[in-house]
Amino acid sequence: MKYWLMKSEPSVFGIEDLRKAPKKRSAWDGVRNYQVRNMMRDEMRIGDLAFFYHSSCDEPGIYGIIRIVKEGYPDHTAFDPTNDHFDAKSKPDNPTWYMVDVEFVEQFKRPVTLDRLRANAETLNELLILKRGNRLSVTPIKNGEWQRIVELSLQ
DNA sequence: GCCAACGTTGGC
DNA sequence: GCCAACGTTGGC
Repeated sequence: MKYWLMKSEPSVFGIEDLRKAPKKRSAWDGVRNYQVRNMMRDEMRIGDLAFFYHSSCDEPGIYGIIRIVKEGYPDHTAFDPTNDHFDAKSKPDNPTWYMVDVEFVEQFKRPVTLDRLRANAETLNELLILKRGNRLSVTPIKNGEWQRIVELSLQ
């Protein structure tokens, strides 16, 4: 099983939205970046866990845990001209973009904010989210980093 | 295939 | 709103 970190702007879709969704599940749609597409299409597996990271908000950070419940399949929002994420080059018979389905697992009582992540940089030195200029909305998380961040969420 | 221009992301 | 960083686009 692998661990991931998945970013979203809470003003668009936050962990509260997932918790309130039917069956606490949702498609993770709208990804339009090839590296992230490849991870979602080729590497994410059912049962993988991911941190839910809130970006572009008052307190950026990790707010909880979600689980992959459906592996990569074509992102149909790319086919819909009325959708914000419409992309004419993606065709149903040869889709460019893929998504996965995720399920709410838990919301941290105490979020692990970006400040706290940085304050623990010695133990989280590989964390891609801390690296300047990182723009990937999905990044892999190492086992040790996962355990450490879960500990931080309990402190 | 190069690379400048442009667009987007995301913290501040 | 600013700006650094980086992905994408498109002319050549």
